[in-house]
Amino acid sequence: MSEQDAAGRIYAVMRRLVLEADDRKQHVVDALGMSYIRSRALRALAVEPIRMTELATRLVTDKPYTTLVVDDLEARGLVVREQDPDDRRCKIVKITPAGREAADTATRIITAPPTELVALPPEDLEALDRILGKLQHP
Amino acid sequence: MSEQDAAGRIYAVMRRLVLEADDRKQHVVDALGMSYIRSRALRALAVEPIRMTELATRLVTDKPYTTLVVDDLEARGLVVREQDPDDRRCKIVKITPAGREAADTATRIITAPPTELVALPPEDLEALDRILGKLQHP
DNA sequence: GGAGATAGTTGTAGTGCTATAACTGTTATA
DNA sequence: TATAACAGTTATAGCACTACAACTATCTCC
Repeated sequence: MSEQDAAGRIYAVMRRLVLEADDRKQHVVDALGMSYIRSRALRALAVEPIRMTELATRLVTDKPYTTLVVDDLEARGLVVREQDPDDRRCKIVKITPAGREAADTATRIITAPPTELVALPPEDLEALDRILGKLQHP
Repeated sequence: MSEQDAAGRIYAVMRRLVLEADDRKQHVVDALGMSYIRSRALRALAVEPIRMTELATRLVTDKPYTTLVVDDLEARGLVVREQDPDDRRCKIVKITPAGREAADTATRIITAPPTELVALPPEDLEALDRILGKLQHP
């Protein structure tokens, strides 16, 4: 029984558990009534206010499209743009209370562990937690 | 230390390991020189020949778009359409040897466990294999 | 001070995919 | 037999997002 085989099986289970998350994406889209990248923008901004260029980087998209996304979120009252006092070229995008609420909803949907995982016995969960906790953070 | 917390942490690690798979999608797209759904179609057909309608169902897309995808794959010599002998309305789509090769490439890319997982000690891998093997297949 | 780089906006074009309609040929069922 | 349903194709429109160009205002650095 090779470790490569075991790792392959382990990874297959993980992929199943997470990729059923595809309908979590759709769930987020439905719950928030916006495209998924907009929810990702909200979640990024819920962490801290950032510049437009930094937001584009975090969303792995380009500046013009980021402008479009933020325009829409601002129109929905979920974010505000403010002038950066340190550099007059720059805008800081901040999340509003309503935006934070939406971001929290999205986060809850995305991060909820599958019921079959939660249903594992405590000693199994403890072992998984311990082992997976060893993995490197890249 | 609640089980819900442990499950949340466990799931977060899984999500990280799998969602870095987003660049696996891109890797597949680059390696095969086609859109991702085309690679998914090839992988479905590599299992067994199926009807167009069944293929659309498996791809979770609609019949007109499935026609477009299969048209392209057929033009590339990766699949062939044949008349279903049991029902003259139906076509069976079969993969060609070249298509099978492309599907195998995609599968290899997608299913390869992350190196940090493979690098875990054997007893940890065995434990993960055993525990995750208990999860229900939905 | 001036040249070059950067921030964010405005604009255009294209791709992948969803959604829908309509059609011809075929099958199933009342 | 007639009607309804189904298979697959052709066609159209729209959305989300990528990619790129160009612009004005501002900043950095030689």
